[in-house]
Amino acid sequence: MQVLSIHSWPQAIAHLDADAFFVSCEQAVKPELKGKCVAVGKERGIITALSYEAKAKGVKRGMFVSDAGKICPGIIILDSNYETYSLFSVRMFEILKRFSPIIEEYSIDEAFIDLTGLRRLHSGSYEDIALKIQQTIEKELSISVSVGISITKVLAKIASKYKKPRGITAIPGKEIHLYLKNIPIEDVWGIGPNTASLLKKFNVKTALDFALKNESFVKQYLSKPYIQIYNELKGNPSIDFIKRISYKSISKAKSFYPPSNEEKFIFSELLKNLELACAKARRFNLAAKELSVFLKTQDFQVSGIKVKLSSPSAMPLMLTESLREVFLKIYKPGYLYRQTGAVLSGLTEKIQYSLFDDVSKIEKITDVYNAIDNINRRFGRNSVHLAASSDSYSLSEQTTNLPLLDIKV
DNA sequence: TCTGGGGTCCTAGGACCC
DNA sequence: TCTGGGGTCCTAGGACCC
Repeated sequence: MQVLSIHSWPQAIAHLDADAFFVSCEQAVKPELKGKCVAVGKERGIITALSYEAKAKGVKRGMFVSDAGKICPGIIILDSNYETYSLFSVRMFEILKRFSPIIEEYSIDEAFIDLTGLRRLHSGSYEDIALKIQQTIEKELSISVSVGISITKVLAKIASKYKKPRGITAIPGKEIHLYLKNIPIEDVWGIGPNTASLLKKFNVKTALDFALKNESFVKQYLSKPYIQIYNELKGNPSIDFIKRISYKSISKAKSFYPPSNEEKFIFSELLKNLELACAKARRFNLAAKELSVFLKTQDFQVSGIKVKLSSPSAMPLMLTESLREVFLKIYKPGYLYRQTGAVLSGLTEKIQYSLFDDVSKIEKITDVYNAIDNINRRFGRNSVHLAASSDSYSLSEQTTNLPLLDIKV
């Protein structure tokens, strides 16, 4: 058998993947749900995530809630609660930071952790460290996770998926080939259906087949991301850790049913998306320099367009005119549309306005207040207070502390 | 995956310049 | 009508991920 790496641990990268994360969070909050068939996604009518018990009964992601009930009588289906999941996510990453300063928050429920050289600090093997991480999370958050450890990110991904839930799998350099031979090529992180079907034409069916190809073959047929994956499968680190500072874009899209060809309705859907995207941008104190818009027809054809904004903004009122213009460029009367979307990009940190600054800034503050009025008009008197968490909202107490606006007077 | 929503990165090719 | 090379910047669209 070919040995792909001559060292066992030239470096140690862990990949952590929470088990059925959304459902685990629900069960952590409501312990009486533990061990039961539970799913979330009720608000959409589609199963978004499900417990292992429900999986065992044949329920699948993407299934209609009604069908899930037939396959698995008694299944408990809850509304998704992203605020809660985000809180669990933040706390989980905080735990990881106790174990290594170098972590990559890959998604809400996944992270990479660089453990290289930390064995003595944690007085144990890399597997021992993984076990400690797993136990700490389980103890403090009451959710279970699986951890994979290997010498590259791609291999660590394979390792974390190898045994789930509550798994710990280590793939040392010398044993890579033993694991890769059972992994179908399309299951490798970063290899999608297009690349998989290309590779299969050259008899590459497993991750091992790919790792054993000549470099010249890979360079001839594939582009940079796949060359990186190839190298990582062979045990050579090629994908750096990414420090995600902030969003590069913020988008909101929503489908509607039945499809519509009414201009007024479609535009109002689009405007709604823009407002939601702006609200999110403001929450993260960001303003957009670019706005793009897309429409999806009934038969899934997408047309979109991007415009530069005269000044960075996250205020729907200031963007409505641009939105209208752009919309009219891509909207074709008579076509049936099923979805609209708005994307804010070219995001920059919003300036903190001060009343003692120059005139142009004061004008911007005026715009801010205009925007508030606009939102209130559209959604009702107190909509702008939605961002404030207190139930009994008192204007005098909160005026200086609107999270939505962050204006310090 | 008969198709939900929110993201990131890469590349080919056009525009423009010397 | 013929006819260079080379560089940079930008964009749309593809592919992939959770």
